[in-house]
Amino acid sequence: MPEDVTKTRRLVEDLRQQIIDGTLAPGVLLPTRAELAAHYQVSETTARNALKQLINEGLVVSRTGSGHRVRERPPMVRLARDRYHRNKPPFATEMRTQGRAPQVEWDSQRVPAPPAIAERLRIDVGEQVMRTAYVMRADGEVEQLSTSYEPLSITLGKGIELPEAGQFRGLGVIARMGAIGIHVSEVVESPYARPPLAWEAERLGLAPGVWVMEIERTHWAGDRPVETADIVLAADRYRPVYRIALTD
Amino acid sequence: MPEDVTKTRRLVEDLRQQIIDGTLAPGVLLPTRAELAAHYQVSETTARNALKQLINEGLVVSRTGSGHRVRERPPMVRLARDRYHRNKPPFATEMRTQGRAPQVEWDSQRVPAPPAIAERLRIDVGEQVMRTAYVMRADGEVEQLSTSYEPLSITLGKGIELPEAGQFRGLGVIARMGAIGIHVSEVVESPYARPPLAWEAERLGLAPGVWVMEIERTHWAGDRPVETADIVLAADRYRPVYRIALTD
DNA sequence: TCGAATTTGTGCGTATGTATC
DNA sequence: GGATACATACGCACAAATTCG
Repeated sequence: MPEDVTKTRRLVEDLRQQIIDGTLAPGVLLPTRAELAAHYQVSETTARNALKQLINEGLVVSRTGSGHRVRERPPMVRLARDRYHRNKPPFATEMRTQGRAPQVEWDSQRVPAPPAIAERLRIDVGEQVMRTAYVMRADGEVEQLSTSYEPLSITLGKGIELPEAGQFRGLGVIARMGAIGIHVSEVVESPYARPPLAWEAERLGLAPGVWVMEIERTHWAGDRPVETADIVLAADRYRPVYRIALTD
Repeated sequence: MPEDVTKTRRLVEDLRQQIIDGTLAPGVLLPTRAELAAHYQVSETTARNALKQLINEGLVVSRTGSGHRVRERPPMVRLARDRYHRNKPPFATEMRTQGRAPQVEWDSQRVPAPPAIAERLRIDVGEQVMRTAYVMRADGEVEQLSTSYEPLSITLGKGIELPEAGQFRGLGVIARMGAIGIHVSEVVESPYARPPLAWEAERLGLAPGVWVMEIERTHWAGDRPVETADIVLAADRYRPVYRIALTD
């Protein structure tokens, strides 16, 4: 299977190249479907399909009646994920260092642990956990979605069952666990990328074609996981940064 | 802008749901365009567009004459990126722990530093660097692509200009730099996801709709960057894992 | 083994609705 | 309000690969 240069591919690659190398700058209006069809000697249908593909790749946005434009990408923000402190939750700290006002909504529910979560927390499927769904905003815009799980076998009756209520609210997992004598020794994070679910795209205000990065995070106390969370953010706005110390 | 339930969306979401919840298991043949069109009371064109979208999401693969199947995903491999050792390069070490035979091809060139690389290495644009492109295989299959950059102002005349030649070949950046008295103190990694370039998709054997994860990595000696690299891998096969020690 | 039926890939044309300018 | 431009949907034609009797 060699080249396989279809008309659509040629058009897509030509436009993509111009977008990537800056010939077509962000915000610039692309030729209309009719114009593309004429210039490239293809049908309007083919021009439409090519533009659709560029939209799917997140390179182009379209507005009915207006036209297709090269998508203006927000500047990529580097999210330092390498400094977990004993008394500062990462999101608010990060946003304040960027000079933005953090705001967090949350909703906690007692639920039986689903299989994937049970495995991450090393508990039995169906064991009771506290699930807390967060919507994190900065300057009013939704920036992160997060769902956290804590085994109730750890927190129940200690007065800290609800992560965001009581004396230790807003201080993060490490401080809360510390308050009941559990010493968090390590945080493990694993990021990966996937297409957004419909409700995630809506909440995060994602342009079509933009993926999300999901960071699977687990707090460990020795060899015992005490909390795990899925953090979801726009893959085109944020990239995590990890600093790794050397071992000899 | 409320629901906006188009026929195509309904079809896509219906099939996607069945794929995600396992009703349509990996490898299973989907209904043909004609069958979907009949069942959902839509045109064949609409059925085709819906299937195309699922392909773009990496959920479905198609073969001319054969049909559409739910894509069989390779098991996700967790890539431990938190243990840099002074005398072991990460890729070969990782693959051997998985019981796979690593093989590395490389090609080194002296080139002027492009702007993005110059900024990462804190040198002037156009300053000479050694660029080494790697193709990393495990059991014969291409698993990672990587491009590394080192300032020649650091390595020139010390006998280690070529990363993969001479006495210290195959030992990694840290050992080589150590040999000329440069003590690498820290490695910084920042992963993000993007659609693959055409040649990357071909080399990595990516199914349509699969993205790549690119890890930007920099070796630091104190506050001086001594090497930087872009590591590219299939986002559906690999996810990096970072262990983060706590600071008080 | 071969050929017909099936199924997808690509490309074209058209119609209707809606938003923009 | 009219022209323009995109969004959705439908139907059709032919090529290429596969499947199956």
